[in-house]
This record gives sequence, C-alpha cells and structure tokens, in this order.
Amino acid sequence: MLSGLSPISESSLSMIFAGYSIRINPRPYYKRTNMHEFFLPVIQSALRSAGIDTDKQIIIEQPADKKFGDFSTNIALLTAKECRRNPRELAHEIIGHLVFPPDTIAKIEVAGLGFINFYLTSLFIMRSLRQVLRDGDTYGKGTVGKGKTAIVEYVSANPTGPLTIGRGRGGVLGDCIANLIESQGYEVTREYYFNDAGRQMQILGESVRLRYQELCGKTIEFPDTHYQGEYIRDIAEQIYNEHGAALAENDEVLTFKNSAEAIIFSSIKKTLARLSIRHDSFFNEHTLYTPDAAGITANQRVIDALRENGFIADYDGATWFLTTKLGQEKDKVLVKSSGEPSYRLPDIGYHISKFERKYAMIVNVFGADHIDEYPDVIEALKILGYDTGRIKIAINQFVTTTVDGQTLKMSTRKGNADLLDDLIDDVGADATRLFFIMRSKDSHLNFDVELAKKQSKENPVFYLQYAHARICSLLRMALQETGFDPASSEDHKLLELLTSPSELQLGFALLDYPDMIKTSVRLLEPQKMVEYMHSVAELFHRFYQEFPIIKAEPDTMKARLFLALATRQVLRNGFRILGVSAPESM
RNA sequence: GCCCUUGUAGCUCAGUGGAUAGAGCAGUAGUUUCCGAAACUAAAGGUCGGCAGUUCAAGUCUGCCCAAGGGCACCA
Repeated sequence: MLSGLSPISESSLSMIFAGYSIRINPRPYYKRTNMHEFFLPVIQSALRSAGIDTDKQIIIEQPADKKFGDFSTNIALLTAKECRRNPRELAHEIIGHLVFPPDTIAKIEVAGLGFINFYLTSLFIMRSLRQVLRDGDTYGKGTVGKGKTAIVEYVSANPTGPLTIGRGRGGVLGDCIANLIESQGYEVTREYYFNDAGRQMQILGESVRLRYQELCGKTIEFPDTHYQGEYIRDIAEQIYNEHGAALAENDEVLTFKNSAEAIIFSSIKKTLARLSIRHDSFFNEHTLYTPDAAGITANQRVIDALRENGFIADYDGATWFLTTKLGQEKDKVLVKSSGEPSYRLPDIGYHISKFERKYAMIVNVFGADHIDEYPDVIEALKILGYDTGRIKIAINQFVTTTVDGQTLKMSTRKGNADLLDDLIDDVGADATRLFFIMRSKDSHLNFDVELAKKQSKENPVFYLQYAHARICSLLRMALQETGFDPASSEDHKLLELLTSPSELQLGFALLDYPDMIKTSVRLLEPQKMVEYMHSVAELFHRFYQEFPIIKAEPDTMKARLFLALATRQVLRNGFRILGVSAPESM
C-alpha cells in the first residue's frame, strides 16, 4: 500500500528543511571540513570512471546557503574547459559515477552553472555524533604531528620593563598557536628569547641607579633617553629598602642592572602566569656571544659561514651582510664598528640553534614592529642551506584600547604605555585572552575595555561561557529530576531520533570541529576557533529555546541530552585550546 | 620616498576564486504559567575605499591611486 514511499527515517535534510520555513544560515565559519576526507575519494574515483584526468584541486566546501546543500564541489566548473564540455552536462555525468556508502547521502543535484551539491542524511549526521561522545576530551585532536617536534617562540620581551598590552596580544596569540599545534600531535616547546646584556639593559641599570641615588637624597639629572616609567622608582625603592643608602656612592651599574632584571623578569613571568602563559624554555641571546669549546662564538660562526658564501664585506669599520646582492636597497650591519653585533646577527644564530635542535616546525610569533626583521634572517638561513620552509611567521598587528568610547593610542616608551597587568585587573584573564584573539591577527585590534567588563550578552566571552554553563546546569537538572546521565550511558543510537533542522544544524556543526582546528593550525589563526565556537553556542541556544529537553518523552530526552553533552564537549575542548575557562555555572 | 598590515552595514568585525556579501552590538518589532531571558525570533540596514585588468566566475587575484596603523638605525 505504501510501497512507493521511501521510509521516513531516510528523509533527506532538504526534505526536512522544505517542511519548515525557518531560515537556517549560521555564520560561514568554514569552507572545507573534515568531511573532505569522506567526499574526496568518492569524487576522485568518479572522475576516473568518467575518464576525466585533471590536476585541478578538488574543493569540497560548505555553501553559505543551506539551500545549496550541506556540501558542494565546483569540480565540473573547473574542468569543463579542459574537457571542452558544458559544465552542467559534465556535472551530471560525474554524478552518474559517484558511489557513496549507504544511508549517508540523501540527495545529489546539479545546480547553478554546474555545481554539484550534496545533502547528507540526518541518520549520517546523528550517527557520526557518537564519535564526539566516544572521543571526549580528545575529540578534535589530529595526528599529523605525531612523533614530530615543534618550537613556538613568543613574548620574548627583554626584561627592561613590565609587559604592555601590545605584548599581551602576542603572548596570548603565541600560547593559542602552541596549543593548536600541540592538538595535532606535535611535541611543542614554548620558548622565550631574551637578551639581558645589551645596551638597553645598561640604560635600565643606569636608570635604576639614578632613581636610587635620588632616594638617597642626591640631586640627579635624569636623561630623556632613560626609562621614565614609575616602575623604575619602585625597583629603586626595593633596593633602598634592602640596602639603605649603602650603595649611594656606587657608580657601578651592574648591581642595579642585576637587581632590576631579576625583579622585572619575575614580574613578567607573574603577569604571564595570570594569563596561563608558560614557557618551557628561556633562551638567552647572550649564549650566542659566548665562545664554545673551540673558542669560537656562534655569532662568529655565522659571519664565517656567510663570508664563505660571499655575502659578507667589511667597510666603514663595520661588518655587513650583503643584502644588496639579494635585491635589497641597502646592506645590513651585522657587526657594528664598536665591535658589538647588531641584533640581526644573533637572530640568525638563534634560528640556526632551532634547526640544530631539529624542530620539524619552527613558529615565530611577534608584533608588527618587528616586521622588517625576519626577511633578512630567512635569507641568511637560505644561504646557509637551511630548510626555511619549516619556519612559519605569525605577526600580530597592534592594539588600541577604547575606554568610554575614547581610543587611547599605545605608546611603548615614556612610561605611559598601558600595562597588561592593569588590563587583567580590569577585565579578568578570560576576557583578556579572548579579546586578544577574537579578531584576526592581521587586524588592528580595538580592545573595548568597557565591553570586556560587561557581564551581559553583548560581551562575547559571556556568550560563549554562558552556553557552557547552561549545558552544565541542564545536565545537573536532568540527573536530579530523571536520574539520567548521558555521560555514563552508551545508548547513543537514540540520537537517530533527532531529525529537526535545529538539531541537525547543531550536530552538523559539532562534526566540523576537527577540521576547524586543522584550518586554525594551517593559518596559525585562533580567531577561527572563536568564530566557530560562537556559532556552536548560537546553534545550541536556538535548539535549547525551541525544544523541551527534560520534559520531552524519555527516549527523545535522552537523545537531546546526548546532543547537549556533545555540544558541551566541543565547547570545552575549544576553551582548552583558547585558554579560556569553561565555567560550570555563572 | 620604500616595505608590511588594514579599508566590507551606524559601531566592532567574519568572508579559504564560486551561487542572492554575512555575524555581533546599537536601533526597531516581538517571545517568559515551561529545563538558566546572561537566551531566542523577525524585519531593517551595503556604490565590499576608488579606477583599470586577469577569469566562465573577483569582496577575494594583479596593477595604479586614496586613506588609517606600523616599520624603514652601526636600537631590539
């Protein structure tokens, strides 16, 4: 009697969507997905059967508009020309050769100029969600880095003063990048490169000495070129409290420099710790100035090696890296006429050390003010035969802060720079971290301090954390009222009961998490994660708003609790990478 | 003068050569006898800085111009 009808459980997303007038159009937070691995071999094999031989890359993307399917490929458009075929006709032929596993694809169609659009079955989506529940905390982890090591260098501020807000952005960015890379199986070293021996440190010591002498009652003249910040007085006071005026006649800077360095470094580490930023390794630039067993410094070895390759010349009393031979306008000084290396030389040596330590991936995170620094280093490394393809550079643009709608410009010198500690005091660690990475690193960040302090939906930190807390509350309530705990149940098959658009949309988004991370890793861009998590939170709230969960009939209730649990898992895993706390209640 | 980044809705920003350019906030109109309304829904809001070019297809790639931020030291 009903023999002509397909079973309802096989109903396609498109059919379901057609029955609702809801427009579901979440942010296009991704294009390629982990489903790439599902589609790619099928399409490749279809192209082979169709006799299409192309070197064009097969792109599987999620159309911005769901009416064009869950996934889509433009391969017919790309290859039509070389096949001398009409793209739509070609698309139809390719479709004829596509073979998918049963119960996965509900509909395939040719649309537009020759796109092939795929619609997944709800069954496929909901079945796949079991993986989220099964993998738990490891859901989303990748394996490409297994057995490989990576080094991420970030912060790297010399201990001349407290960390500024600008440094904070780089610090958080670096930390998130390290987390991202680690999530793909790499063994990651987080390194901080610093120099406590240069001219700036001398000036620091001198600045402290003068302030100290001032405290001892001496009349001093404090030069403009010295560090003006209030913290110099604080350090001087600490020394004074410890030694009294005993060092008042001491013109030797070293004591002051050493004390200042110790105090400042410890304060920097303290500030970083407040943001959960930790380093495994501190690399002192000065080791490159220290002769090795053969009595030669790393710096000297760099000069010698470059000279052997014909890229060194001595003139005007200095030693130059002949970057004009590489098409640049000017040569660059490696050793000043004073005999001291310029910063470029140890930078090259430092990077050689990263190669010598055999890192498969070398990531440098630094601010836009160092933008001119790395090309010379890369060129030098190339000349010396290193595989510079392993080096990835992440440069973050600067931060301006907005308070009460007024934009404050960052000024690093003269002691009026915004201090990172003050910001954390003001808005808290979670908001500080999230705000630093919620914009693309290439984008000049406008940090709205008032917004970050708001405990309301306008504040994206709270929007994300609220979704997590809400799920926790829901699960607590469910356990209390019904005794059901989805975390300790294996009845995941019940998920297949869920077929409504908002449930499927949410489930679909959760499945995309692993590839979202891969995209973030590839681009060294944690901002993608924030965008994605916002979308997950939004889809959850919509789902939550639309359906009763605890009050639904028992099997449906269980299914929805599984979905909620999977959502919480994805949010939690994402929060871990971003270094933002996942509160159980707020 | 040269180099890097940015320019997309009133504001803050997504947008990986594809289909009618999207969010959040603000503003407008709604949604609570019901699991957390810190939420949700809807309508509205655009010469994608400008001009050329490449492409079947350009916010996206190329060139030039304009504007903002940063960098152009024998400072780091």
